[in-house]
Parts: sequence; structure tokens; C-alpha cells
Amino acid sequence: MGRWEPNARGRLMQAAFALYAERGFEQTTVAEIADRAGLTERTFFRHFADKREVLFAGANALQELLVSTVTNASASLTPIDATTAGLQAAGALIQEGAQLAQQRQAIIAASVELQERELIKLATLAAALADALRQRGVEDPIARLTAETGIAVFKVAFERWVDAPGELELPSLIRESLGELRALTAGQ
Amino acid sequence: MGRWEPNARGRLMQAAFALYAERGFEQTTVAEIADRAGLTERTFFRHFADKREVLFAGANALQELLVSTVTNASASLTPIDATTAGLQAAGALIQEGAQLAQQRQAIIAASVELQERELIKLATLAAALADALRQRGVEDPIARLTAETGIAVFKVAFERWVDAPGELELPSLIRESLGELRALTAGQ
DNA sequence: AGAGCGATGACAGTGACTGCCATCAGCGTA
DNA sequence: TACGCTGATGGCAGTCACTGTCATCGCTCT
Repeated sequence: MGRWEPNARGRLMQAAFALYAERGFEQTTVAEIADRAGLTERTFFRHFADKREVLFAGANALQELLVSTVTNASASLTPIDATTAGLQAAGALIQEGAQLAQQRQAIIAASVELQERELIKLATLAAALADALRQRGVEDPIARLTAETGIAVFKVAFERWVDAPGELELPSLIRESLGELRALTAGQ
Repeated sequence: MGRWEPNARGRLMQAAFALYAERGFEQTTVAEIADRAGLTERTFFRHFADKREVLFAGANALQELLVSTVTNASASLTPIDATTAGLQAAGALIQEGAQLAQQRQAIIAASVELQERELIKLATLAAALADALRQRGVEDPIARLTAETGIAVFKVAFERWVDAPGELELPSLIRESLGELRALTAGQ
């Protein structure tokens, strides 16, 4: 069995997710993940670049949604407002799979290695966001600054969303955090 | 030779720095670093937690300077202004060792693994900064938001500093980037 | 001279990741 | 029906980062 069972990639993701949650990321070996999925270690590395990447399969879709939302936003919007629109869309996507996102975040919170990977995914997101802003005609220092600040707001809102009892929705938290940022920087 | 030569840690840092610059981070083995320093691989791992950490030895001093500056800043300063004072101090410290910092950044820019480590160091910096702000009495969502935004500004300013021909000084770039952020968020 | 201590060496072991080749299922084609 | 092609998988050896353990060395104090 095993060979030619459908959806090898999905089985690997599911097995990794379960094992990381049960006994932690560092305490899980790739061989164990492959075993539970009915595959071999070698095959795991054909589907995922490394042991961490299996948790970040959805990052691409998120980035594409963010970029396309910013790109297609009304040309009359300011850079920060176009960015906000993109972040709201991304937040809504995450909100859809809320339970999965929360479990995933619990796994990541327990491992420094996984946090590193999460941070570079966010940095890649910021770079793509800056690109999208440049294509709207935003000049370069401003584009990078807006993108980095936007991701910072997103990070804080996401943290609040995860910590909260689950009543607040991510898009509202993003909007709220942005308002607080406006208040913060308004002084002087 | 080798054993009991003074400054083993410094020799390891120097050897690693040189080899990473010459042939790149991934193409350098820890055994090669230890060899060049006249030591063994085992000893390398007694001085540094892993192969990447050898490049981030100065991070502690930077964090302490940032935190103490924010903590000791006049109580009348707003959160964002206290943060700015801390970032300016950190920027000045980096500016002192400008050449080293530039070389280091070139090495990091060539390796995704090293970028991951750099990002988590910045995240740790943000967390420490948020702590310092809380001790000034800043409430929690605001403290985190100010810290993350401050680090975002710092990242952009640092990038500009590295890309620039070297005429502009980091503290001025930080101030300038913060001004641009104020303009960005002022709309509406 | 001897005891204690901290730094280093030596060595075996685990686990992530890679390269290479063999194998198998499904598919089209003769 | 037999053949060959293709893509996914298995098997295996190898490298390298990192760890645990114990022996060894130089220094210092008595």
C-alpha cells in the first residue's frame, strides 16, 4: 500500500500537523511523518523543501490575494489605504480557516525555528506588497515604508486575534490597530 | 599550538566572517572555520549555539542600548518619541562600526538562512522594546504596536543606509523615515 | 609537588537533507 | 495484447550540523 494512494502531499501535511501538535516540532522526525503518511522520508523532501515548509503551504495563496487586492484597488486610494484593503482581504481569508490558523499558530509559538520561518514569510509578504505599491506609482522609500508598516500592523492585529477569546474578527482588529497607529504618529 | 592561544572566541568569529565572505555561508563548513582558527569543530559549538549565531554576537549590546535608552528617556516623551530616541542611539552605535556592519550585511544578504536569523533578532528587539515601553506605563496593544512600527522604520532606514553610497548617517535616516511615516498616516 | 578547575580534544551518534539509480503504476500506441 | 514512455515513489549511500560523553591539557592555588 502507500504507493499510488492519492493525495500524498495532503497526507504528509496532515501527518506533520498532527505530530507537531502532539509532541512538538523538534521532537518529531521526518521519518515519523512519512511513516504516518504511508510514505518514505525521501518522498517527504520531494514535496516540501524542508521540515518546516510543510506548515507554510498556504503562504502563496495569501500573498497572491494581498498583491492582487492592492493592485486592483481604486487608483484614488492613498498608499496606506490600498495597503489596508489588501491586509483586510488577507485577514478575511485567514478568518475563514480560523480554527486551523489558531492551531497552526500554537505549533509555531512553541518552536523558535518555526518562528524564524514565519518571520521570513512575512518579510517576503512585505516585499511583494512594496512591489505592488510601486506598480501603483508609489516612489521607493515610501513604498517600502508603507509595506513594512502595514505588515507590522498586521502582526499586531494577528497577535491580538490569536490571544483574544475568539470574538473579534481579524479584519476589524486590523482596522482598529491601524487607527491606533494613526493616533500614535499624529502627535507633534 | 592552538590550545590555549588567547581569544578563541574572537578567532572563531574572525575566521567565520572571512570564510562566509569569501565563499558564502552555505559553502562553508564549521570544520573549516575551526581549522582556520586553530581549533576543533566541537569547540566552535561551545562558543556559539550554531553556525549562524557567530555573526550575531553584537545583538545583545544593541538590545541593551536600545532598552536602556527608552527606559531612561524623559517621562514626558510620547511612546513614539521615546522609541525614536532608542532607535537613534542604536543607529549611532551601528554607525560607529559602519564598515563592519556593511560587510556583515553583504554576507547576510547572500543567504536566506542568515536572513531568517536576522529577522528573529529584530523580532526579539521589538519584544524588548515593547517591554521597555510597558514599563513607562504604555498600555499593551499600544506598546506592541509602537515597538513593531519602530522596528519597521528602523529596517527601512537601515536598508537605505546600506544601499546609499555612504554619505548619509543612520540616525538621520531613521529620523527622516519616521517623518515619512507621519506623512503617510496623516491622511484622512 | 599535588589538587582542583576551566577550556579543549577526540569520538561516536542522531537527524536533516541530497544525489543517484531502481522500481512501479498508469497511459498511449502499435 | 504487448510495448514503451512518463511521473511518482523507494532504497541507499553520503555529507554536514549539532550533541553527549569522557579524556586530556594548562593554569592556579596551596
